[in-house]
Amino acid sequence: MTQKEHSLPADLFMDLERSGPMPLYFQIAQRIERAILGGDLPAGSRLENEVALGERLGLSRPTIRRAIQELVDKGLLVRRRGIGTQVVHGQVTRRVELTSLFDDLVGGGQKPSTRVLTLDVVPADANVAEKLAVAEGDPTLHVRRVRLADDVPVAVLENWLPADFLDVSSDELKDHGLYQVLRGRGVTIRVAKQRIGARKATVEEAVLLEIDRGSALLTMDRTAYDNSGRAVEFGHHCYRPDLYSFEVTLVDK
Amino acid sequence: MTQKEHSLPADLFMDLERSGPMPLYFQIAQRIERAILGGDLPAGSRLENEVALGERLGLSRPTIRRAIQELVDKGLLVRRRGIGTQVVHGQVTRRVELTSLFDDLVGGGQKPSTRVLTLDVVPADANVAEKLAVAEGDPTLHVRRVRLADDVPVAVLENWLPADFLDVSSDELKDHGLYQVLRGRGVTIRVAKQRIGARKATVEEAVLLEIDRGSALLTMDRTAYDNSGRAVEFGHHCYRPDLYSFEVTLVDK
DNA sequence: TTTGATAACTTGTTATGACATTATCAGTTC
DNA sequence: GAACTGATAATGTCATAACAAGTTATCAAA
Repeated sequence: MTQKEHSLPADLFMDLERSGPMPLYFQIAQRIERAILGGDLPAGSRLENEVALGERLGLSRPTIRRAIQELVDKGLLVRRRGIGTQVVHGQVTRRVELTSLFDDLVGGGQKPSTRVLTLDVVPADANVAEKLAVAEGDPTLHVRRVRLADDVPVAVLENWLPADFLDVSSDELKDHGLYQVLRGRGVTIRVAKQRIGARKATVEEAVLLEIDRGSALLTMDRTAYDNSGRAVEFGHHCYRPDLYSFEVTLVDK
Repeated sequence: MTQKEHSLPADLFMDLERSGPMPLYFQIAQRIERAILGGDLPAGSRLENEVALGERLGLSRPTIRRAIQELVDKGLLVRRRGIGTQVVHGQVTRRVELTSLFDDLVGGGQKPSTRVLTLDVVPADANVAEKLAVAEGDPTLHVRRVRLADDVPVAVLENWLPADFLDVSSDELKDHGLYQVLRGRGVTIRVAKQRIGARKATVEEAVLLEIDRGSALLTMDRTAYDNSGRAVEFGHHCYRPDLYSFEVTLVDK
């Protein structure tokens, strides 16, 4: 069986902004993604080859390749040398972007809110010091919150921030996610390393999350780094597993 | 404060195989990664700029860029336009490759083994049919296993395979991981979509994993696709959270 | 009929060149 | 002294070109 080659509708690539700020490869990737999601490119179908696609759009091959690579990284396309590029089967799950829980909830159409439990300046213990790459005993901002979605508690969030952010206030955190606050201070999160696990809820956590004592919790430890590679946040989070889970798309390279 | 620029030792880039099968950009990436892990490139230090690096090594800029990009994707480096490329702080966690639990254990120096509980051909129910992109009622191979590491039970694995693999035998799965078996049949896994959650163990699972009844379990649902985009496996796995957790590195693009 | 070589096709790798965009910093001007 | 200006340096984007390597289909020969 030969896979049918689907040539993309020509009008899909009209109106490319060659002078705008949005890179060409990104515009191409967006349009192909739209074609996949919209069903114009059915699962398993073969994409037009890179060279032909480039000629048809008046673009160079590296630009086309870059666009396709974006979608390969997202898990939407698969490439094979000598064969071509095909659309991956299966319903598309959006890639886990580097977003906070707060942004996740907003994106999911829910109304997030926050209850700040404690907010103190504390000296870094050995673990926090190692994670934030500061000296043991250095002051850090320790904050403990409950995150609610549509007024239902979803997670208990415990975070430590390095000395630059000791002045973050409870008021700021009440109405915004932590990452929003950091962005407002010019911090751009670029890399985050997470460890996802599970354990039983403590009595206090069960009360806070309004679940039975001894229920299973989904946990995540995360260290986030800004665009200069400096650690700007370490957190230990506990989620209600019936209300939250993690999606990950892995691509073999 | 100006970040000190660390020029990589010249001998680090000796012996590049220009004719071997390993791409140049990959060799460069490997060597830079080794320099970071070995401490020759301390956290926060700035990397030599792309153009200079290319000239010094007698390589073109795209090759250098590709090498650096590999490490950016791994979360080891951070690039900023106008600034340069810096080493990310924090101990390096290896990226979650697209590996099976079996391979994970081997890589961690443990001795994995498998106990096959059941192995049957069953018609696909609605959920499995959707995940594997086959028709409801189509025959699938359903296998249920316990995975042990150094003879300690780590996880209960339940998987469904499409019709091409109905002849996979219990013997094969006894001594090899599922992905090993698939590889032996010429299947290359390229994309996997996972959802990670948590729940309480059932009585049966508690017995199989030798844990207390009602303990918390780490769960993962996964659909894996081969290099033509076809779904080749759907699985529901339960892990003992005291013995296993997931590491994920996210990079903002 | 089967096997082997060959051609056509497709992605993978690398080189060279140019210009755009952004951040830093020193100098200048008000 | 503060604010603006320009030079400088770095990564980001895009084009053109060539060759390598893997896959498939075709066709001829055994």
